[in-house]
Amino acid sequence: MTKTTEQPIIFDYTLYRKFLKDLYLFKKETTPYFSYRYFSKIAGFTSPNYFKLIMDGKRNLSSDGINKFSKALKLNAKEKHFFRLLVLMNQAKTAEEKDFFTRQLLKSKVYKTLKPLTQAQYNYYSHWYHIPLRELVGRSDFINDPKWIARQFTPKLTESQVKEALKRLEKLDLIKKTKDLSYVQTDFAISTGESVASQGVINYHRQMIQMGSEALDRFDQDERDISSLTMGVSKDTIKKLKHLIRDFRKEIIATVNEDQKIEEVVQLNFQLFPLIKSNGDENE
DNA sequence: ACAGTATAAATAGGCACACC
DNA sequence: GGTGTGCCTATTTATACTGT
Repeated sequence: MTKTTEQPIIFDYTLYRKFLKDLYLFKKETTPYFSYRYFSKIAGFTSPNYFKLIMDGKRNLSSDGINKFSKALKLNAKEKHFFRLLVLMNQAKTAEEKDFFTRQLLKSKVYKTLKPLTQAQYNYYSHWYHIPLRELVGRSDFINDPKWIARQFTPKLTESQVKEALKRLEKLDLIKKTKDLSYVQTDFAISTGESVASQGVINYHRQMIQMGSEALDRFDQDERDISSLTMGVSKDTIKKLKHLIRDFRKEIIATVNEDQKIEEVVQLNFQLFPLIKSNGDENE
């Protein structure tokens, strides 16, 4: 019989609980005496199901817990360091914290050498101008001149930002060079499944919301359309609103796809968030 | 009897607040 | 300003239950 599962490698993961789950399945298959109880014993936990609690996300790993796990899983120094960052990143409470540890992870040699694409994806989303730049490339009057490109954006970009961004887009196969040394869009769609890259998505949204706020000053009323609603709603209605937004977004995309020529690149943000949460705890 | 799961109980740590 | 208290949450330990 050949083994159906391979030894999971920590560097392949962005979610440490997923890593533990796969590792458990692997151990279970290859090591007959391995069990939750056995693991707790060698790791120094007295609770027999501790591994599972962590694995299922019922508990978080403490700093001490990370050490115990590392030792019991026989991680080497590099793996241990990576594992620690992964745990801290996954368990981070605030967005800033999460972003901090994501950066730390991307700094590690593993990502520099083994996974340069993940880093490029993170950077792609982390700077707001990559996505509109790709749209600009699709415009009929696009000129491959960093100076010209930099001028098209509001706020203006620097030439070096443009050069960097073009390189990044090319690396990610989102645009490609043409014979006459210009660029065209590709059909390639970036996947945002990985949490390292999706941390970049959060950065992107934050920047775009920020840009929306700045647009109030930057553009005249006839160039923009900004409105907002404040409403009291039930949980059920929130679900309905989300559906409505999704349908609306689909309609927008369909309309835009019918467009024959691109003259401007604009941003449309959708935001729905609570102002006052339901009374789970009682405040006056 | 043992592995896995669920739950209760005990403990530790963090935070706001008041008091000195 | 510093310190102590109570409360809340998270972590850890202990125990009970289920199924093979």
